[in-house]
Amino acid sequence: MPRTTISDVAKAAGVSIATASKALNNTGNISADTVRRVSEAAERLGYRPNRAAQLLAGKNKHIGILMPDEPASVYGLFRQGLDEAMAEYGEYGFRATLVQYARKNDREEFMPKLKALAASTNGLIFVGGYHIDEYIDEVRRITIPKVSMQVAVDESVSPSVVVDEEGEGRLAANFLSFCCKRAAMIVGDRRINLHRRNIESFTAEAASRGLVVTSVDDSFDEYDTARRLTERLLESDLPDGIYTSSYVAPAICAVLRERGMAGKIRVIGVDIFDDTAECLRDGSLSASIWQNQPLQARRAVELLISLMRGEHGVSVRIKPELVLASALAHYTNYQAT
Amino acid sequence: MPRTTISDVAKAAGVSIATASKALNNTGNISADTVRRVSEAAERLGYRPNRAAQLLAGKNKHIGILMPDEPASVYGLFRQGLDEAMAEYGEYGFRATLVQYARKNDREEFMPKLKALAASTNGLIFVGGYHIDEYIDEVRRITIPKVSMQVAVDESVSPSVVVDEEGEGRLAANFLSFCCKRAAMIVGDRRINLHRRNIESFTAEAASRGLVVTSVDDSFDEYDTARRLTERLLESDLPDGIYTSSYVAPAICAVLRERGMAGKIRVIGVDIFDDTAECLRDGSLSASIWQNQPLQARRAVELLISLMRGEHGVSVRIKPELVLASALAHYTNYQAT
DNA sequence: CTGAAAGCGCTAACAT
DNA sequence: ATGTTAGCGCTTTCAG
Repeated sequence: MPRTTISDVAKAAGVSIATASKALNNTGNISADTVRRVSEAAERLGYRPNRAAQLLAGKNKHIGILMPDEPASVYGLFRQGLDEAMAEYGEYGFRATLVQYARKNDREEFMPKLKALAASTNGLIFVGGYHIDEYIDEVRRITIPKVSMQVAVDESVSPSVVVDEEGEGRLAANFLSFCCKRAAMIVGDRRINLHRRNIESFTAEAASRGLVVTSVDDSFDEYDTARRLTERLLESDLPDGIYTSSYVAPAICAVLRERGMAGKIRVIGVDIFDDTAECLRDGSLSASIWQNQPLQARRAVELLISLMRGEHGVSVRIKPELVLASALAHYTNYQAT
Repeated sequence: MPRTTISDVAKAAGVSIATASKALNNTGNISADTVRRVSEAAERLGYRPNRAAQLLAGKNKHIGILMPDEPASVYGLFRQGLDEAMAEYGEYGFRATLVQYARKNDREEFMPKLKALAASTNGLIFVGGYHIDEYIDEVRRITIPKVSMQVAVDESVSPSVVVDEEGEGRLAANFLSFCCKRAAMIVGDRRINLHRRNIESFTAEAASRGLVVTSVDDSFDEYDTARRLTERLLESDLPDGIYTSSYVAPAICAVLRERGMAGKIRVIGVDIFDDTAECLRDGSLSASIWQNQPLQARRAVELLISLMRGEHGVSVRIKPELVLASALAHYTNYQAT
């Protein structure tokens, strides 16, 4: 028996197919009573729309994507996931336009570019800059479906796709607890909310596992600062483990190598870029926590498309993964999903 | 500009749409020359079929799935991935029929059930039993598209979806090398190819990291045997780490707990079932390697559907993931993809 | 071996 | 507020 189609529903509700379609999708003007009758019929018959047919008949399939130009390493991985996802959805007739803005100049570039995109597309994916809070209300006024990435904006503006940064902190402490007694943490910038949550979860998990956190410092994502901090750690209150939630693991590892401490002090970092992979290979970095940027991007596309289909769409939190050197091959040339 | 459709291709090649379709899909009888002309036109115009239209127009969308009844834990996770994938593809009109056979009775049940399924469906996913080699030629004779799971059959019979068991061994050695000097390994049954590869990769990676492998024993996937082996390890050549590639980690952990050695000897196992999760939580198991059964199942569905669409389809190797207690929530109630 | 025609299930003008 | 009519791009009979 073939599955029930919209035509069955329409018949059961005593209306035309077009009316049934509108009632089901809240499109056009349909009386409340009709909507109810159609919904009931659909429910009763167990109607599930055929997505292939919807996609074939639908018209609005243009996606706009706005991202910053840097950091290039992160951007490249996002890009990879987007390309994969768009290749897939491209087979169903979706098209995408990708636009970049200068992250350091987000105040000037973000909104104009976002508005331009909104005018020419049917759905938006965007990565906000440092000052997103300042123009968040303007973003809210754009009414086409949208999804934010990497930074969580207010759910009332749009659902977002972000990494589970608390999970990251816990994972790092859990890992270090197996081979260390005293660990130092080097974060990006603790004025940022997300980084604070990372500190909290790391400290909490460390405490519960008997791992002493000897210090927490800000690197401001600067290599030089990270180097200085590491040198200071080596001179004073020597820990036997370091967790860095910033991109600066390679700087830390470099210092340890120079001082002959590589592998003696366990370092765990985040993300798998070329330089981090190198440190994993030479052993100066013991583990890294993969934020799975390609998957973040893919999820953003999936989320947006479900929004464009009129579905509800709820924010996604990406699972961080613990990566050791021996598994690197699986994460370099990664395929999302 | 809308993308090029099959009608554009047909026009360019000077044939009808129907002929173009057949030429492109090797359906029906089309002269070699016409096929060439159509292919060239398609190539030149950068034609990409619209999948929504293909799915809407296509007729053969019934998938048959055959799996053993046990181990129930594994089966449940496979089932979860299958259900998710089928829910998704169900929206495009695909239907599935799932049939089980008694694993211990695979010689009698497997082929008849597989043949029955083949007769009533357009594509097959199957998990072979212990004696798959004995009837592999019969399986080969079934000509509809098929995909094997969990056990790799000859590529000429069908592509398969399996976990990267070498990666597992390496990951385990890599992990233990951070906190141990001497590790023992407990496998399922080394007469099985796959288990031997696991041993090899574990030993190789251990050697390269200065981790001494003190012993390798077979548990035959029996809890009692695993207990006995563990007790023996504790009495003689005491290692400070144990890797088990069998399901028996909980048995090993139980012994360690009873002897007050939990957490002093690091244990790393495979898979996340209820009992393994419990051991991770209480600390008797330090880590577990997730074989991602739901994803295996989903990949099998994806692979089969691409086969059913006439594409080539190549075997998939699933990436094993290292899981620590603190990340358990992400793996319990897991969502594939 | 090729082509004309029907139709997959749905949405979107355009009437009414 | 509802119905009528065209397709969306493709596969598949069925006639030649």
